Amino acid sequence: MLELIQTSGYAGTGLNAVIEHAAAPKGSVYFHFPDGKEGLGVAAVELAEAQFAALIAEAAAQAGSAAGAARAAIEALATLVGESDFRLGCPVSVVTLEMGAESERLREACATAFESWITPTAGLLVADGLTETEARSLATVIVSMIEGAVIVSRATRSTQPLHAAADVVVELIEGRIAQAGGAR
Amino acid sequence: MLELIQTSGYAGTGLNAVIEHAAAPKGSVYFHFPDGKEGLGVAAVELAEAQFAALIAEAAAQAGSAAGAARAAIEALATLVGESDFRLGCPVSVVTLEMGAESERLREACATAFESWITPTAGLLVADGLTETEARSLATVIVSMIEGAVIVSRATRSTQPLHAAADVVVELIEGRIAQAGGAR
DNA sequence: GTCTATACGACGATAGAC
DNA sequence: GTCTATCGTCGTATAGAC
Repeated sequence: MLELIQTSGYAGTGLNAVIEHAAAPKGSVYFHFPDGKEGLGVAAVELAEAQFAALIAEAAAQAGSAAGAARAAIEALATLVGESDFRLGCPVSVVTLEMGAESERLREACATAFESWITPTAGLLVADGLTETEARSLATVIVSMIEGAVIVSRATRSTQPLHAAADVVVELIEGRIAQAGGAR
Repeated sequence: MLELIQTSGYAGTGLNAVIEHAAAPKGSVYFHFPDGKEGLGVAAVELAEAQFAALIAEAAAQAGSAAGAARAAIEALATLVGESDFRLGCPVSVVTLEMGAESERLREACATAFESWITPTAGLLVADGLTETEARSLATVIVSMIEGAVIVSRATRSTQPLHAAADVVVELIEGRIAQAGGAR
């Protein structure tokens, strides 16, 4: 379902299409997800949350610095979006926009997903010398920027917005770290 | 339709609901929009494009500087999102995510909308001393950031992401202008 | 131009056999 | 646990009266 949400949205993805795409047992959906589509949607959001959190953790482990990790993660995302011919994006954004006003459960799942990307990002920034509040605010902005850049990239069918975002994120992080260092 | 898209998404908004919400003549939809829902969707995106372009122009006229205009526009957006109890957002984002991979017409309409927000923003930045390419890239990032911040704000039910974005946008603009001035 | 009525399909969800 | 069959609802779109 995670894959279909990215191309067709939540409302536009029928359970029918999901079971076909997954080549899954048809009748078992309501056994594993007694709440039906909403439960499945929550699970999809949680899966996306875990996948992107893993990408962040991987980038952080390889890069060392927060700026390097951010660039690596965004470039990986740009490759993903471009190689899918701009058909893939962030499923959490879609669900937030479509269902945030209608299903409290789905909205909460999306909020949790964003938090679970913001928190480790802020952690990297703290490790590089920023205060907790500075780091959290900047991490929120970074996640917002990435989400927005994915959307604009998909609309314009160009990875330029994502690359521009990567540059700005690196610049922002390094600028803040320099400030924090200078104030020591 | 513009209003319903923001709360229920494109696929989740039935033509039935549209005509009821608009208290419009039921049978006349297919007279004014022979292409049906897709044509109506394009019109809705174009309306959103014009509305937000007007908000940018208004902020630019009142503020004078690019940084001031950006802050004013983002704060206005934050008020809008908050006062709607986080039910309203950017309809262009939703349509991009839901239909970008399925309808070329709608995707193009969304791309045009983003362009028509990026271009005047870049114009303000050029007026403040940036080069065309610098300005265009930064304007793209600013629009991306705003789109993303709206989404994260809605998910977390807090205007903090939007306010943080406003701060960073102002900082970015002023930093770039200082650089451009210093290089003179 | 605008209305009512309706065709036709897809949707989410359930029942009951196995 | 998984399958098939099916219910009721709502979706988009059209036809034809006025």
